[in-house]
Amino acid sequence: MLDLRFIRENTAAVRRAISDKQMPDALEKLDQLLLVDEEHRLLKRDLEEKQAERNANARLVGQLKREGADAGELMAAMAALSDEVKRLEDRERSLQTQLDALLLEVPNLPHASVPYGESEHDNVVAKEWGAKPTFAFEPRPHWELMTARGWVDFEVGVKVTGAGFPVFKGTGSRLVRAMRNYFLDRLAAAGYLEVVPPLMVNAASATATGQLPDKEGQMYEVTDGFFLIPTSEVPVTNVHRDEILAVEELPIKYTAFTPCFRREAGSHGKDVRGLNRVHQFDKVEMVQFCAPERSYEALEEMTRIAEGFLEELGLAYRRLLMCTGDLGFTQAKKYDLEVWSPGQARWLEVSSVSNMEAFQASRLRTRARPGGVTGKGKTEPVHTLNGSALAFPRTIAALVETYQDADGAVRVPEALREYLGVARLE
RNA sequence: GGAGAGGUGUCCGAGUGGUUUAAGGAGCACGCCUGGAAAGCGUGUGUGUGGGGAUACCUGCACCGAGGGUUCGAAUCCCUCCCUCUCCGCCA
Repeated sequence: MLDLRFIRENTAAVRRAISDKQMPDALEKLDQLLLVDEEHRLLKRDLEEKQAERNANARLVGQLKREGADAGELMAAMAALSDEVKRLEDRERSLQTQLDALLLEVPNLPHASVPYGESEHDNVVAKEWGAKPTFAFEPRPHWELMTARGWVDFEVGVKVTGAGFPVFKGTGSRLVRAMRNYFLDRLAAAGYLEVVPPLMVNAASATATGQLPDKEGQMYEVTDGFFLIPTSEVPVTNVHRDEILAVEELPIKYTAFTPCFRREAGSHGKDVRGLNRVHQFDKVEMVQFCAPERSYEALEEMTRIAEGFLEELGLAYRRLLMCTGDLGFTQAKKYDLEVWSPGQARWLEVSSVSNMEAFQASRLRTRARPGGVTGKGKTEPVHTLNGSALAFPRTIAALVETYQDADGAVRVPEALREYLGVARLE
């Protein structure tokens, strides 16, 4: 979240950012926040004054009693003050609760380099790589290719769970496993520490990374107050919640392979055909905690890593710089990578790399200082970033469509051969 | 799931209603000492938020797992929840 004092002192900039992000509801929250903040600050001064008086007198009572003197009169006089303190404390608590809730509703500011735009149509194509493949035959979409060979079974997924839960089988399943090892090996070599996080998180974690409040509808909520993770960003970023990191250890880089669960309510049509949009999918994620002055360097680095995978796999892609209107609530800057799907003649988003700056770190109460928790000096903010490298189903879709032969077999790009052990998926 | 014990600062650890502004120790930092170091001695050492002087200064308030309550006053008493440990049960 944004720092309350920052909001107070830069209200115009915050207002502007909210409207650039096309989040009108947040404007109302901001106005409420400023009102509550004003009342809260006034009340708190009054309260603290009375608390100080109460504390002093309570101490005096103790002293009188120790000396054997009669404290009855003072204690009686204290009752009224004490009631007043209690009343003010109740009010203060209520205002603090409101403040906390409202603060969670104010979105992050876009970075200065983010272009203005009202919607996804205004995103900027920052680069394109690779030639879209051409075919001597009509390329088929992945759902035809993969179901024909039994690599994925949508119908059995419907039976077992419901729509959007495809079942990978045989060669399809091995492809998933190969990609998992391929991505993780490369990321480990790039200095990312591999972790296997929980697939369910509590509300505190979901709040810290920004899924709550308001976006609970996008997650599956299970019993005991847990949520299935929509991305491993949530559990992995929360690893350092409530911690003071050592500046010397930054940047801290993690990678994780996990399934991701998304309700995707309201999606329909060609968007959800085949593997385009499913409720459960695998993804390898990168997460980074770094010094503020390095975070935009890190954003480029992480984006390059994700692009490197697509280049190694020989898949045509483009990088989009997201405009203000398509930035998420927590994000200051974001790149999306879209891979070309020849069988569908459209772009598919396979990666999203974002810099949250200090926004998540503030919700996480993660900060840094030389020497870490036992170190000296003031704590400093850290920046958090995350990015997919890559989302599996769409990458698989683009891969089989790109490398399909007329007979429906699929050539295996060089990078994956050592992991699959074959040059062609028959 | 049942029974019991327990959660105190970076760590260990005292503390069952009032000189605790959280004892003491360890660690860490700085200083003294030393040829240099160790030992020794001294000083300092949390987070958050507000006020004042506004670099390293002073000061209010809150925080002893979390949240409520009792009281003039709560780490200490009561309630709810979370977590850890031991034993039992169940179990991949």
